[in-house]
Amino acid sequence: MNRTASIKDVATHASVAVGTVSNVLNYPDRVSERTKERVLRAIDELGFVRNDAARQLRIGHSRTIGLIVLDVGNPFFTSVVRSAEDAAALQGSAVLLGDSGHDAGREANYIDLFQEQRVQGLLISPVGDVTDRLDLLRERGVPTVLVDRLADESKFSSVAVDDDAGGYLAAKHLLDTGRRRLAFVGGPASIRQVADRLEGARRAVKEEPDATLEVLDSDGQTVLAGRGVGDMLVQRGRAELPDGIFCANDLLALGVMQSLTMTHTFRIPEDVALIGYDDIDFAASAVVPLSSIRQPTELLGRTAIELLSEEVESQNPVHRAVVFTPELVVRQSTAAAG
Amino acid sequence: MNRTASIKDVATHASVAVGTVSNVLNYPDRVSERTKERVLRAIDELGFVRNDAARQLRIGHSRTIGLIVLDVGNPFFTSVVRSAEDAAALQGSAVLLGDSGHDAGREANYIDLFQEQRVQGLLISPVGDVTDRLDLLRERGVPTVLVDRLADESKFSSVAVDDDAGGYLAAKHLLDTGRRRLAFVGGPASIRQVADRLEGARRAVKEEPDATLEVLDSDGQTVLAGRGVGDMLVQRGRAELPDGIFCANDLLALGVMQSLTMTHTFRIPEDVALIGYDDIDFAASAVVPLSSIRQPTELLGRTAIELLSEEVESQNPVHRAVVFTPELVVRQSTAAAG
DNA sequence: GCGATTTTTTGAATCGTTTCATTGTTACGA
DNA sequence: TCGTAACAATGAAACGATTCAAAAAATCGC
Repeated sequence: MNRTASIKDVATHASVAVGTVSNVLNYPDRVSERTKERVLRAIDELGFVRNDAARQLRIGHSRTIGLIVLDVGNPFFTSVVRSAEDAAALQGSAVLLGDSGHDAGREANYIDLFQEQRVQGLLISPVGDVTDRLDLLRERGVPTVLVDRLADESKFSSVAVDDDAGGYLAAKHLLDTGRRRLAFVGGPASIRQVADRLEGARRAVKEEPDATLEVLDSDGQTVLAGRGVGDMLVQRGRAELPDGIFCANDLLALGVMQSLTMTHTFRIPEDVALIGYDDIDFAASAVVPLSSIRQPTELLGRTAIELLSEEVESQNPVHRAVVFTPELVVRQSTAAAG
Repeated sequence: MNRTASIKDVATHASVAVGTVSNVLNYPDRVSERTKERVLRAIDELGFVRNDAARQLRIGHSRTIGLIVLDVGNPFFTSVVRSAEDAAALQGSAVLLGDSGHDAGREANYIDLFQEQRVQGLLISPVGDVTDRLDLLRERGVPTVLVDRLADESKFSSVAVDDDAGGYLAAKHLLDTGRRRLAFVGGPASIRQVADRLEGARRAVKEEPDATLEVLDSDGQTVLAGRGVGDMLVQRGRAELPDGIFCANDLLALGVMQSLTMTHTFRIPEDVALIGYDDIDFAASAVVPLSSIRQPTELLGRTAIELLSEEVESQNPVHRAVVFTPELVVRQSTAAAG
């Protein structure tokens, strides 16, 4: 009975042709003031809302961009998502968000869905090796930008953060404040991010002849894993203790901090300096505010959208791999030793 | 040049009629094994992907559900979103996610967008008073379910968690473990959630003649605000100190915990018990694992989708307001006093 | 007031599906 | 072999927007 009004209904109601209504919607200055007013009133009276499916069908493509992330709960991605949405909104597109949860199956589902929706393009932080799948997409005319993952530059554009540089930054900061016996705490070395951060730290330590770097393997990347490492350190004699600890992420660092401060055997930063990675909200409000490495997540999201737009617009696009440099955030946990 | 293949192309390539291809896609057993095979091969060879816009146009509605939350970064909503997505996927729908960020303008934009997309229905955690706006939607045939907000049951279905019950649960637990001088720490009383939790706590305290409840106003709901309250408490003499503290959320509680444990003047739970609300990930891995009240977020998301489906399916639906009861999670921070 | 020019308006064609009445085919019992 | 029922395949119409060539109306200069 109360089917939603179509453009035709509006046309009838305003005694005008359908083309005119369409013009009012899309090229307002092609139509005279008088009729525009009449049409707008009709739209209002009928509560007309444009049917995007019909528009899409005619236009040939949608005004949406697909975005698939590994975990929306992860603050890193949450921030990327938000900035991507904002950047997309600015250029009149909307973002369809998919959370793969590190699951290749869900990822594939979203890719299918987005393809059926004829998204303008795809932003993806892939689970595993999906280059084959993405190659297909590319051939079918769906441009894709990889997020937080480097890509074959002859095929895709990508945005990422330089983890090696971040690792260097963290270790260098510890060295600059006078620490010499450093330790790196990090989860399985198989994770690229972890490996790169360690590599960067190694590079910084090599620059100081008298500095050493010890690697402490953690069982995962959680607060609990950090506490495990911390407890182990507390067992050691004071002489054996590193005087600067760099953790592969903030959760680990917070765990280490808990262990060290709880027992009150060691003080941060006097006895040992501590720095994390990611600069999550909790870092600033830790018992001892935690120094950290901040990744430019807003920039990541925005740039990803921009790269995608480039690809959408040009016929044979030049792919670009944009790598951002993270930023050092100094707080109390690495204040100068005295 | 390499426009994506349409159903017509597939039909030609497989030497069948377009209707047959459609049948293969939608009613596979209406078509013989032989032709089905031919059509499927053609689909594969041409890399055909169904155009959802055209399908939608014909069908009259989409297979998507709009979901607008106040803040995707908030673990509460993150969890609701995820479970809603899962529940929707199970019934063959996809979720379009919008983050209003507590901004009425962005909220309105998303409502417009979703309406143009002809979503099957809308799940929304509204910013302010949008009942007028939602009324309009309802009249236009877009069923809506309110999330985390009670609604006029004659108009909308809704899912929410009983904050009063949660407050009662927390206070009762403190009382049950022998505490008598309770304190409630909470942000502006204008926030309904905060007010309700306090009300519930009051109810529990009234049941114990010799118990008292002090209300400590916090400046917001952050770790820092909690630390402010904690510092203030530390200043007091031991006799003046409450022996059980209930914080309106976990962040506040963690802040309070930092203050109390850092100075080492008071011990948790021996001198004072502490309980939070929300059971965020950090609660379990705090210095002293934090007792908390867990909200059944997965259930919320799932139920919201179910209520929406009911409305979509029936012509003149009965609206239901589903209220869930939160759950007590006991950890070390409220262990019996001794 | 007239022709030329510019501005507005018109409406049929189109996009790619699904639907469904119709036609074509096959199988089977008599 | 024929009639009938069951099953398969067909293809035109419809969904609601945009486009664009063509028609209509308004404006202008003289």
